[in-house]
Amino acid sequence: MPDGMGAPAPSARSRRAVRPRNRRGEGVHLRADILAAASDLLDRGDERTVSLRAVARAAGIAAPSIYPHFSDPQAIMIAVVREAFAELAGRLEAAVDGADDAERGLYAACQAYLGFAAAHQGRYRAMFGGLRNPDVADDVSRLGAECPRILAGVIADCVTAGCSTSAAPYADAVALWLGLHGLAHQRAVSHAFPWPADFVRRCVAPLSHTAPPRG
Amino acid sequence: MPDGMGAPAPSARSRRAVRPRNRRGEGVHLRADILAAASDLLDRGDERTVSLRAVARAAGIAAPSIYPHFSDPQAIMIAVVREAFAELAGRLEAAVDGADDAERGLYAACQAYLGFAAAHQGRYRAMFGGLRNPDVADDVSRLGAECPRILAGVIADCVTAGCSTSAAPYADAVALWLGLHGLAHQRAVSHAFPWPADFVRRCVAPLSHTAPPRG
DNA sequence: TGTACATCAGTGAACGCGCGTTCACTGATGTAC
DNA sequence: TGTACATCAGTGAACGCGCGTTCACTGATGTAC
Repeated sequence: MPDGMGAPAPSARSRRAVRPRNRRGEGVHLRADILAAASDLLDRGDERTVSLRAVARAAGIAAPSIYPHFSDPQAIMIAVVREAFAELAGRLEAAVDGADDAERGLYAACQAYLGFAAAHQGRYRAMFGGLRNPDVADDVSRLGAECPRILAGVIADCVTAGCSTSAAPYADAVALWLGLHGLAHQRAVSHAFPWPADFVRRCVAPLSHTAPPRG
Repeated sequence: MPDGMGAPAPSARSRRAVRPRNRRGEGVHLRADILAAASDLLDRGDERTVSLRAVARAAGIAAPSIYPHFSDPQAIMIAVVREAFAELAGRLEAAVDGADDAERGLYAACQAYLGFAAAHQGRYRAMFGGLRNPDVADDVSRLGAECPRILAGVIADCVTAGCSTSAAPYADAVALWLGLHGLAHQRAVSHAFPWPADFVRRCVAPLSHTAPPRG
């Protein structure tokens, strides 16, 4: 078998995936790759599986290469969570903006919320109630407060449109969000739970003071 | 300084707390001590801090002494969680049984639920949505289904007493429990969240179809 | 255009640590004779 | 009552592992002259 033949055999000779080195001046791109690898690991497993070394392996780099971008493993998790909060808020706003009327917007936002949580269970768990030190917990939970704000806006729209009787849209939005959160979180954790039919409308309608589900 | 003087100096010479050895035939008592130490560790920190060695240190024993009682660290966590579920169900039932009427029983049960979660935040997080392998997740979530069952009973009592208009007590109980869970979980995680006033009644009343809060 | 050099992007080896787990053991104590 | 022995409750030392972190380094590439 001749040697020095160009590309190495496709069989994985090293444990790490091969990753082309960034061009000079473009080293910052690695930061996004690290975040993507960490997010993916988180959704496939759980917070325990997201170690600095595991992220490096998933990103196809050596462990020390993380350090120019993140000071420690917790900094990676915080960045992942911030990014996820931004994406979730964007989806809620898009759902509201894309709906024909206020009530449809409310339901679309709730479905978008539950859809995000179902699609990114590990990230969802890390965003709300992940293992986290108290220094950053409050900071992160302020990001979480964006969700009830968006819901409060669409409940207020429902009131204006005459399809909700809410007297306190923000307070009702918090209650609604707590219900959504309870459901999303429980779904992300348990697949065996005996969900009754129509539980989404059953939560959303009374908490948003819109028309009750039929039957 | 004379040697062989009886009791050793009170200063901690070893890293471990001293624990008297059980008498012959009473070795099973250690199991309860291990569970208590693990529960305490869990409430003081989080699931990551509950390692086999940490539990052994907290219980004042050597690490290998765990093995006659639990096959691995996960078995300890499962036992802690089962015990916590039993305690929570007992508190809910006691709250319902101790109330003067059905509606007071409903609110007492909700408050007992939130009180348990607030008093045992680490255990609460581990019960619902802890990091856990899929083999046992379904088994544990079946234990969690006891909560909506108890709530369904007391909502049905409210219907009988004429103070709830619920047409489907179990389904409404699940929705109510999701709201309680969302609130309990979020409270166990974040101390900075901007809770509106009266949010408990604001969740409980609409979801249980009882009289709305005043104002 | 050629070349020396600084800088950039990332590596490989090594460290000390706490972990889960194993093994042979120790010393107290109940029991059979 | 005395004594040998089996058993029980628990220990201490050791192992290999993956972890986070550090260090000196390598090789490619853009830039100044």
